[in-house]
This record gives sequence, C-alpha cells and structure tokens, in this order.
Amino acid sequence: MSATPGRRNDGSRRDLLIDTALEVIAEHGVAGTTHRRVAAAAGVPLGSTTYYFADLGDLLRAAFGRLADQVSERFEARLAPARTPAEAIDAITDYILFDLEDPREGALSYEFYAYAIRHPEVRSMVEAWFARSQIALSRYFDAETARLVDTMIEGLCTYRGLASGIDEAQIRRALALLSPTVS
Amino acid sequence: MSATPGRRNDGSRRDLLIDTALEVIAEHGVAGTTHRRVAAAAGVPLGSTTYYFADLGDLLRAAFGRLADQVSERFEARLAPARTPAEAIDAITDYILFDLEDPREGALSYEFYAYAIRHPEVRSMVEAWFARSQIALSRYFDAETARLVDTMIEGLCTYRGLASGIDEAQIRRALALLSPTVS
Amino acid sequence: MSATPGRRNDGSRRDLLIDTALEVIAEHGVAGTTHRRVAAAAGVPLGSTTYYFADLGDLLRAAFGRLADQVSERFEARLAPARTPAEAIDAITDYILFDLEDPREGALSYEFYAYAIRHPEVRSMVEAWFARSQIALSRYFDAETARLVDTMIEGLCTYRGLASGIDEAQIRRALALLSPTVS
Amino acid sequence: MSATPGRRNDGSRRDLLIDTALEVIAEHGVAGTTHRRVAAAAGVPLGSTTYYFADLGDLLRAAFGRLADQVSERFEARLAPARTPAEAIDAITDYILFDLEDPREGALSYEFYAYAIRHPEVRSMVEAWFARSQIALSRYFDAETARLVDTMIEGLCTYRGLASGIDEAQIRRALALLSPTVS
DNA sequence: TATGAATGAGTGTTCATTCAT
DNA sequence: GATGAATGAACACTCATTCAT
Repeated sequence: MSATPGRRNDGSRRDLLIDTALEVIAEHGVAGTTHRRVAAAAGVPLGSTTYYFADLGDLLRAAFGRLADQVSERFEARLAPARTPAEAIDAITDYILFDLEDPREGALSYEFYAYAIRHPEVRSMVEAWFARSQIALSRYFDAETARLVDTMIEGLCTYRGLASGIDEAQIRRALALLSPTVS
Repeated sequence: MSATPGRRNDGSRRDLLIDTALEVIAEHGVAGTTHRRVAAAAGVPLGSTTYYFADLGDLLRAAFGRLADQVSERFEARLAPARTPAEAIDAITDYILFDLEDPREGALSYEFYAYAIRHPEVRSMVEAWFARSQIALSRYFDAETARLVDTMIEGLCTYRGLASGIDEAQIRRALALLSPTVS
Repeated sequence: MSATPGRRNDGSRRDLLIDTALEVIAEHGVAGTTHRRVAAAAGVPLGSTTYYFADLGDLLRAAFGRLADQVSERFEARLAPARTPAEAIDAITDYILFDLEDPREGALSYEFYAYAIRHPEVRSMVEAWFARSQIALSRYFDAETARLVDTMIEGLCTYRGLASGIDEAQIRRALALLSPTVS
Repeated sequence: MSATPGRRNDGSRRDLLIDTALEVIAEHGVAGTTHRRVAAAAGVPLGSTTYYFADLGDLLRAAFGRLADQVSERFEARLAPARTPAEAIDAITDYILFDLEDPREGALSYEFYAYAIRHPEVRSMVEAWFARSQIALSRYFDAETARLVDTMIEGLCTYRGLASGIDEAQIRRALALLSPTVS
C-alpha cells in the first residue's frame, strides 16, 4: 500500500517473499522452509511462491543473496564513519555487539554457510560477501591484516552466537592484537 | 551368530546408523537427512532407524553428539605432543590445514551450528565442545588467550572452508599475534 | 471440461469422498478406514483425500454428519404420508423392516455411536439426529411417547441387526404398547 | 501375587491382558487398540501379547467374550433378588440407572456391536448374550414380553448413553407399558 | 498476470508379527 | 515358557510442482 521504495511490503510481492523466506529460514531452518510456510508467513497465496520463483531452490538462492547484501550493507554502514584504524576497531566491536545481537543472525549465517557448501551458486555469494568485507576493511588495514580481522570477526560471531564468555574488552583486544600498527 | 555372546549386534548397528547419519548430513544437509536415506546408506532396513532412535531428532542428536566427540578427540590428539606454546601453534596449524581439509568438515560444522541454535539440547553439545577445546589450549596459554585462539580457529575454519586465500603462513601469523608471549 | 461452468468438480469430488468413506466404514469399520482405502474405493488419487479433508478425523466427521442427515431424511420421508398415530406406527414398522434391512445400516450406526462417545463434535451430531427424530414423531404422539417410541426404535434396530426373532407383528405390537392412546 | 481366584492381576497374565484390552478398547476404540498399548497399560512386556494371543483379533475376541460374560452376570445379579414382574422392573431400572452409568459401558457396547457385525465369531457372542438376557427375563415375563423388554433395555441404554432426557420415571413407565400384565 | 485445484512422490512413524534366545 | 530384537508393510500426512483458468 505504501509507496516508499525499498521498504518492506510495498515493493513487489517478489520482494516480500524474499524477506519472508529469510524469516522462515531463521526460524525453521532450510529444512523447515517450504512454499506453504513462506506463503502463509507472507500472507500471500501459495501460487505466488511458484509464480515468482521457478523453484524452492530459486527462492532460497534469492533469500541468501539478499541476506548477503543486507549484512554487507550493515557492516559497511557501521564502518563508514570511522576515520582511523582505532575507530574502525570501535566500529567493528559495536557491529559484533549490537548488530549481531539477535540469535536470528547466527541461525541465518550457519544456514547460509551450510547451504553454500553444497550449492556452488550460493557459495559464490558467500565469497563475494567476504571479499566485500575485506574491501571495506582495507580502508583501515593492509590487505593481510584486513583478512585476519575479518576472519576474527567470523570467529567472534560464532563464539558469541553459540558459546559465551567473550565480552567487549576481549573483542577489542583480539582485534587490536591482529592489527599491531594501531597500538 | 553373534560374536559377543550375551549381546546382540545392537550396539554396532546403532553405531553404524550414527556414523551413517553423519555422512548423510554432510552430503545432503539436515534438510536432506531422512530415515530412508540413512537406512539405505547404512544398508539396514528402514525399520531399524526407528527401532534404535525414537525420532529423527533423536538420530540427529546422536549424530551431532558423535561429531562433537570426534572433532574434540582429533583436536586433542593433534595438540597432545606439543610441549610449548610455539609447538601448540604448529599443531593447531596442522590441524587446520590437514584435519579440516575435507569440505565435509565444514558442512558438518555449519549444519551442527545451525541446528544447535534452534535445539537447546544440541546447543549444549556445542558449548561443551568449545569448552573442551579451551581446556586443551589452556595447557599452553592463559585462559583469555586460549579463548581468543579458539575463536580464531573457528574463524579460520570458516574462511578456509568457504572463501580462500588464507595460507599456512597467515594462519601461523594470526595465532602468533593472538598469543604474544610466544613470540 | 466441467459441466457447471464457474465451478470445478470440487463439490462433487468432496461429496464422492464422503459417500465412499461411509461405504468403507460400513465394510471395514472406523478401524479399517484409511485414506488409501477410501481413495481407492472412490477411484480418486490418494492426494485428494487430504486435499479435501484436513484430517482423517475431518473425513470421518463429514461422513458421520452425512449419515445422520441421510437417516433422518429417510425416516422423515417414511413418516410424512402418515396422518394418524396408527399410520405412523405402520410407517415406522416399514422403516424398520425395509429401510434398515441392509446390515450395512447397523454397522454404520454402531460405528457412529462408538465414535461419538469419544468425540464430542460427533456426539452432538447424534444428539441432533435423535432430537430430529423426536420432532418428527411429535406430529403423532405427545412428547414423552415420542421419546419412548424413538427409544424403542433404537432397541428394535439393534435387535434386528444383531439378534433375530423380532418379526413384523412384534414390532407393531411393541410400538402400540408404548403409545396407548392409539389403541 | 494374590491367590484370590477370579480377581484382577492375580490370575494368569492372560487374564490381565484381557481385562486391560477391554480398558483400552473403552478408551481408544478398536481402532486404537494395539498390542503395544495393551502391553503398556497392563505393565507387561510386549512379547506377552503375542505369546498369549495368536493374533490381535484373538485378543479382541477374548476381550469381547469377557465383556459379554461380565455384562450378563451383572444383569443376572441385579435380577436375581426380584420375585415378581414388578420387582423385576425395579431391578432393571436400577440396572440401567446405576450399572450402566459409566460412559465406558456404552463405548464398549458399540465397539462390541460394530465389531460383531463384521466378525461372525464375535457376532455369535452377542447373540448368546441377548439369549441369556431373555432367559433371565423369562422368569418374570412370557417369552414375547421378555424379548420386548430386552429390546427396550437396549434402546434405553443407547438413549441414556448418547442423548439425554430419559429419567427414572420414564424408564419405569416404558417397561410397564411393555409388560401389561404387571400393571 | 496470478491463483486455486490437484496430485504423486516421499516423509516420519506405528505396528503386527516373527524369531532367536 | 517368555521376551527383547528386529523388520516390512502400511499409515497419516506434507509438499513441490503442474496446470487450467
């Protein structure tokens, strides 16, 4: 009904289905993601799901593609205001602490990774996402450091999502150790 | 008929099903793991799968439990011969390079994590596994360093499993940076 | 393709399934009524049964509902031409003798009753059916007599369905005894 | 453990299984009566059920046979003290009001009848039961009246079990109307 | 363009029954 | 005599997908 572009529920029904698919994946896993469930969650007729997407695989692919975009954008947005490597570390710390707070995030990441390993087209989305993160980090760190920092971000997300015990100070310290020039 | 008198071959068949389930999960994901697929891959009758496991969830739980044990043991076995932190870093490097070479490993990890986030009983297995890794690392590093090293291992596995471009030297360097006293 | 434009053959197929379910219940009991059996007997694909009815319980409920309607209508049709209590007794006698001749009738009744006792929604169908019979009888008898006559009809059906030895004269006599004003 | 003959849980395990089967039928219907359910309810190993009964049908047959015996005995016990037809009517009224109060009774009767219609061996049990009732009633009524009274008892049970609205006075009146000599 | 109807394949699971012990 | 192990058949139900409209 609303005309605001880029916003939920207003763009095409196709868009709505993609967003809803992500919600369903987060809640039920790829294993529990069905046409019916997505259609119901989106409040859309079942036929829509096969009308806009040839396949369930097609819908999953679109959903994971959007996930990669959204996460990248959020990461870049966090990083954008930073002017120095030290500020970048602050930004990354906030990113880990606040942007990934929702357990939904972790669920989606692992579903994404697990699916990517078995599906080359989706795997290339993961690769592109990682590459994009490194480019963003390259504004503050040399290439190798950027890679290590990004790697650590991955590890920190996993740890915070599944285990516990890594607090803000440790995140900060880990990042600082990996980018020694910041000191 | 049975080799061990007084015991049927139950133990072994149950075991076989667990191992086979892990193979099926690795190849098809939790989404593609069905009683039938596991039974066929194990070469046992369909009825066996529900005879030994109340539920498909039961089988998955058993499989993930075994996965956690196997990975922990392999990690500890790698680490065991190391006498110094520097040797530990060598061992970890080898662990990442060789023990996790098979893409199957990554697939299983992400399926495990994704499933764990939605299933508390499985989640506690992940937590136990992480805790066990840190204990193993504590022989060489103080507690906080152990945690950071373990976190980095996670990140490195993800990176090597899905992206590329992190070679042996970088792994070694990353670990060294996180455990400064080694230098 | 369809004879009635604007309507698919849904109505009729649903109807067909309900009628067929009743036949299957009569022949195999609720215990032996399965989606497969009904679909096969109706000559429709298995999927139809779950497409038109959410549940097997749903199908049973629909079938018993139709049974109640059919029996009520038949009873009312028998009774309709009767002008006096004596004619009503004649009509009831014919009803018992001819309309319930088929052993299928008894089988359905007991399945209905047995199911009703454990399923409140179905139980209320039995109650409605009984109430409807009494209303029909009230055209000829006072309320209490109507109830007793209806009760006796139930007993007579059971006796004729399972035992033997109650003939037309006895039916007539039993009904006359219960409605003394007829004399 | 107890040696009291004829009492539950003391006689053979076979007896226990028969009684338990009746409970299971009452609660779940023939449709829901399985070896497993009976074994569990009886607290007996699954193997027992197939050890003592060749078949599930065998167990059902035994259960219905016992049901017929129990009901007959109870009816005869009610009737025994009666000396006159009028006292017999009192006894029957009490029988309907008190012995069949438990809805379990109705459930068992209809399961019995429904099963009997499709299983000749069980059907003959129903016939024997009805015959036995009539013999008991013959002490007070002529043969035809006995049959009508018994028929009415059936009807009254059904009515009281499934509908409502027949009270003690009506029961008594119905029975009196059918046995005019009592008056 | 969009959707309800429809279906066949496949799912998790139950269960009667057999059999070795 | 008694029972746990084991299994194949069947069950209720779900779902991706096709198709007519």
